[in-house]
Amino acid sequence: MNDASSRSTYDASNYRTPDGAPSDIVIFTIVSKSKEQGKKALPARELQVLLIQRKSWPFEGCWALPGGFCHEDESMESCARRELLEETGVQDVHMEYFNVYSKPGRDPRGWMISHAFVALVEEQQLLGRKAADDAADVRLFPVEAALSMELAFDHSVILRDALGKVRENMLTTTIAKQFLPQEFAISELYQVIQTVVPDFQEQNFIRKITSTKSRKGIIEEVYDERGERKHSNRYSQRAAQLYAFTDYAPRLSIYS
Amino acid sequence: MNDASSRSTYDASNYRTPDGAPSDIVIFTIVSKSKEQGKKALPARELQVLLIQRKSWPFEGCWALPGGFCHEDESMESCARRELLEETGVQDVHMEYFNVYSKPGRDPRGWMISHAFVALVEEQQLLGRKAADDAADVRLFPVEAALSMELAFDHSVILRDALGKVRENMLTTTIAKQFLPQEFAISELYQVIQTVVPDFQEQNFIRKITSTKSRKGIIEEVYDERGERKHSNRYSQRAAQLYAFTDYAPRLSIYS
DNA sequence: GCAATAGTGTCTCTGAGACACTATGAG
DNA sequence: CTCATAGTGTCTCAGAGACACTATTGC
Repeated sequence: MNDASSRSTYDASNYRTPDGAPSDIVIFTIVSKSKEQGKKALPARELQVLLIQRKSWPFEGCWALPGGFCHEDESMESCARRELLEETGVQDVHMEYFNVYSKPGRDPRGWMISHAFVALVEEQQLLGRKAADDAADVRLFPVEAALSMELAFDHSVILRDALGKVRENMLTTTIAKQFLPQEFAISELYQVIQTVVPDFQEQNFIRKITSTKSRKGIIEEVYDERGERKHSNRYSQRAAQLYAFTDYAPRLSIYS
Repeated sequence: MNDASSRSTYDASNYRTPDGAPSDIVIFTIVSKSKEQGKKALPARELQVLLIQRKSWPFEGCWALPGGFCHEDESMESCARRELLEETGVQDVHMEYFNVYSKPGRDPRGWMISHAFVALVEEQQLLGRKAADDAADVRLFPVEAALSMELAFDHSVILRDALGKVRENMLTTTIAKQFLPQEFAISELYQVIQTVVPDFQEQNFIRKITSTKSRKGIIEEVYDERGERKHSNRYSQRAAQLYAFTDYAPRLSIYS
């Protein structure tokens, strides 16, 4: 039966339909692990992912990605945002759709076609929620740990794909801003990139990102009310110039 | 109701489920429009998209993207490949998933969550099929023309998104190879890129892509059996060096 | 002064960009 | 010879990469 004939005789009741269209959300955050309070130093940072522990069949007791079923009156994106809000209390965050997971048999409950999103959330936003909700079944895990766990459904695969996507986007887009305050020091930016993409290394990072003509425009120096360049010594003795992302998004090309 | 409680009481029959999970496939091809047969010149090329004309409700008579409903025993990707084969006779082509379309009301038949793929097909592969199938309801349209048509459902949006995706990928990945023979001249590659991304312009294209160290490895010269560099004068008086894509895929970064 | 991070000087080599030039070969 | 396309010479300037050096400031 080809498409034309199937459509010409279309009647929904003729067909087996999916049993649900869930969204699964991979929520990444970067947590700062400041070693000693007295010391003024860049805190060590770690990429973590939020997982929930399932309370019921299937995969009872297993850790899984948060998510939930799409309603008839919402789009997948709305669904994901709703679930994100319900499960973490977080809204207005960077979220993007990245893949569909539809392998037959991936969900014992039936024919479920799952839609995976990546959300990038500041640590702060999650901490508030986690304090309020003392259920032990939602927790942040270091990504490496989560990757080696056996998650429910095909969530290990989804997590791996999501991590790949975020690593790619970290280098090709300006999503680093999702993990940074509005105004930040170059060293913070560098550290965020390295936290997500461990093998990222640029020896002359400052120069490239500031004094380069081609790159110029991704970030810009921040000035205070008096027109002076704004500095901060949050993380260092010598105060560092603060920068902010601009709206400029360079267009990359392998053909340059 | 939050996710945990909904799962703890899970029963498929409690929920309204989607009425279908179709795939829609945006099939791009580049057609060569050789002006005069006598002349040895690069043929003009044009990016075209394959559309079908619907025979039945809804959107009867409207042009639409090919596609069809997913079966319970296949993944979305399999579904798209099956539909592509059924509707165009084409298989083993480059195809990638790029987005989900789930806005409520997008399909008058019900709650349909559609999954959009882009396929890149060589002109040849489509021509054979189109000759065999003389139904007047499948045709190639120049992209610009298709963009200004009123397509069925939200297919105009899908087409626009697909074009954006292909343009991005044309510059950031080596998908150009999907439109080229195994061995090709630099001018062909350049022309393919320009066909898909009209404002792409590199004055010293040859040098950049060949003699550059950083770029070195995307393509390589082709040698014949005797170890001589292979040339072709298909498109020019002076024979041009032939190249082939390698497996190398450079990693792009805005932080370089 | 020391420690710790911010930021610069300087040198070399490669590549981008521009543009004129030479090379090849069919008609 | 002419023409169209392939490909090179050459010059300038910007940027990468490396590494040592100076700057700032809390303690």
